[in-house]
Amino acid sequence: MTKLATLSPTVSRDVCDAHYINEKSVKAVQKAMIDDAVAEALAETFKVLSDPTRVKILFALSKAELCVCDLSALLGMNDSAVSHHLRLLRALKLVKYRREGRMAYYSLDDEHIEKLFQQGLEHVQE
Amino acid sequence: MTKLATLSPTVSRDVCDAHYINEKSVKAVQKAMIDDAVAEALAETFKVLSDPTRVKILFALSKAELCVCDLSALLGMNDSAVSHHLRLLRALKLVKYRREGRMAYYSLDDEHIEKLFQQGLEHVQE
DNA sequence: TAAGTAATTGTTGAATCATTGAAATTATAC
DNA sequence: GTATAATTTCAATGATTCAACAATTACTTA
Repeated sequence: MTKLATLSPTVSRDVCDAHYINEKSVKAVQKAMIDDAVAEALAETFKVLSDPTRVKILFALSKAELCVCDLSALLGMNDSAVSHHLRLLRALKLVKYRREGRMAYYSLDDEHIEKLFQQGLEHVQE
Repeated sequence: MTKLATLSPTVSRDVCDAHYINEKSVKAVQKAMIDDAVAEALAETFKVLSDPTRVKILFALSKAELCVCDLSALLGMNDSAVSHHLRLLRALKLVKYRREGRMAYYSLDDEHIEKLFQQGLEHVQE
């Protein structure tokens, strides 16, 4: 396959010299292509979902609102570990929490997340 | 938080000694909890989705059926690299392909995948 | 059958990272 | 003030990951 330049704008023409076959489709997709920032953000989100412990946390929260110590008991890990995972999930807006006294009650951020999760679950289970 | 045993069934009682608060919810969730194999499979699937290049590949394939060299041109990488990514996507049944002569035309495995991907995209863009 | 092209695969190396637990810290309740 | 829930800092460990190069397969056509 032809080498493709990625270094400078002055050689970007090389990209067009590439041996691609379906010129029309490629051009069309190229025009619609998501930008790097979005691709990275999406990848980040999926990365947070790519750990079995966090998967279980999300599953649990899809069933009930739970506090950190509930999750600790459920998963058989200490609070610290669970809290670390929750921080990641929070950062990507996959879960939200509400404080009640010294307890933090976690739940899925919205039904959007629930759907995303459910969609993935259906995929692996079919 | 109380230490939770994970080693042997004979000490599994410790789990029940844990300081969890919402006994009913925890018990209910525990009963419905997905098994480790499913959690791991789901995590695996999300892991494959957690790379910007593969995100772009999926986006491209959601717009058009493309062969490897099309994708190479589109992404500015060589065939080998693209093929490696496609292998992962194939392994998790996220994409499928059809051979035509020496070319391999790739597309999303089903609309299921499209939805999953779209769902994620909406999440990061909102 | 030989040459050329599309695609896949094996391997490697460097870099990065990710999960976890212990201990320290914050914040709340009593 | 003390105990508890949760978070954070820090460290260690081990594992992973991506891209690049080379070799190979499979198909087409000259």
